[in-house]
Amino acid sequence: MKIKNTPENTLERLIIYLKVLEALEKKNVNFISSEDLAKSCGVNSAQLRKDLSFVGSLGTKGVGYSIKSLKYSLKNFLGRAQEWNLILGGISPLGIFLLQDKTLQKEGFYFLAAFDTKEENIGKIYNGISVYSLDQLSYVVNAIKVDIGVIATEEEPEIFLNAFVEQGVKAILNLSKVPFFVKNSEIKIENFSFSMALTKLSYFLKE
Amino acid sequence: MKIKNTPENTLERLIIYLKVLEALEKKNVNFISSEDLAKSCGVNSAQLRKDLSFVGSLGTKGVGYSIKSLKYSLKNFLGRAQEWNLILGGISPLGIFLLQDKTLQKEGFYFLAAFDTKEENIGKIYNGISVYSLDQLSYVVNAIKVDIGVIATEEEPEIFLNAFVEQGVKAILNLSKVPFFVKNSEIKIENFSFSMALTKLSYFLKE
DNA sequence: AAGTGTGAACTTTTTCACAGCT
DNA sequence: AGCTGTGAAAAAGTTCACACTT
Repeated sequence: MKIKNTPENTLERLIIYLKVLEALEKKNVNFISSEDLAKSCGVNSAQLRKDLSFVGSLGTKGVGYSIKSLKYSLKNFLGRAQEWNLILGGISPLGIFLLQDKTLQKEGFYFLAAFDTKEENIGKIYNGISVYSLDQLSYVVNAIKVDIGVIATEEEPEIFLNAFVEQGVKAILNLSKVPFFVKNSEIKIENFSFSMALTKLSYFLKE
Repeated sequence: MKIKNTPENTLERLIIYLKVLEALEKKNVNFISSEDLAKSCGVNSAQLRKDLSFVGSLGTKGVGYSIKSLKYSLKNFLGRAQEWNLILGGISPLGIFLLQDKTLQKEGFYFLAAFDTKEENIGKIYNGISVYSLDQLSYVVNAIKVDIGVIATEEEPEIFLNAFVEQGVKAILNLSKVPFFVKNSEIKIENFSFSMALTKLSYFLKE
């Protein structure tokens, strides 16, 4: 199986399943049926089983799923069995928050360097992570394997986008207000802002 | 027209269109074709026109769209022509960041109160916003119109979820690691975490 | 008996293509 | 001539329902 590649919606749900499984594991649940897990994930059981079929044959007929092993398979499938190196673009309050956040490290996402365009920020250190001038990006990218670039500034975010893309960063989390898109399918951009998330809610409330 | 209600994917794209229009407006662009706007939004022009048709007939045949008036229509449709009152659950670094963020206010999202369960945080004030004990939630909800509850704590986020739902908060932005779902279709929950966003990228990179 | 995995049926979403307005 | 708005066609995603395994 696994001929077709995973649709975006399925991918998003797989991530939800993983998160919910991690929470269940902490409550010492060992086995679960697609019916019960689906309920906790806001989907129906057929959807959940179909989604999981993109990952493999992970359950036991008549029994259900081992939480430990399903979690393991999902982490593997989602690229979360390994660690990833991140760089930050933009010393904003949000950027500083991310550098100091320990929970991302626990999940295998490590900020190794930060970049800014403002002279006064260069050389600062947050949680052991140094802030470099954007000019120094190419040196850093050559010295360490950079997997993901996180853009956390409202002022000229496209400067960081362009620099990251130019230096071969393949995955970008854009947290600025304005979403970006590139034609190059070698590059993946995730756009998120609190404003966009809240707008989904304001639409719902307006009804 | 406007018989069917807007699909989730369309809604998400409409929000993107709005954000991109706001950026274009700043660059003093006045008119744009569906082709050009679509390009900036990472979709094709048929998709864009179909999406906009859920909002209304907003363009001029042979000409394109007025950015000012399209933006106006979208803001209206998305519930962003009005202001919304927010409360925060959880005095975490992320929570404090949100209370202090001025850009949300500029977009019409106002935090009016924050709640925490830890004694030492009660009574603190961030950016003019007071932190109350969660016990006081019902008083606050009775005194002011609360539109959106934002949960920003990793420790027992469900305590805030339950309290918010019980007090009739209809829209919730859950920023904790574990996504929540409720059966009640009167209530809308948006789940977001940096970990989930980064996992989408790790999946892409793993390929 | 219970619950997975999956083709087939159904539903929704996307893309095409063009009539119709400016 | 140019570009929107939209039915109709095509594609994709979801749900059903049941054969099959434990």
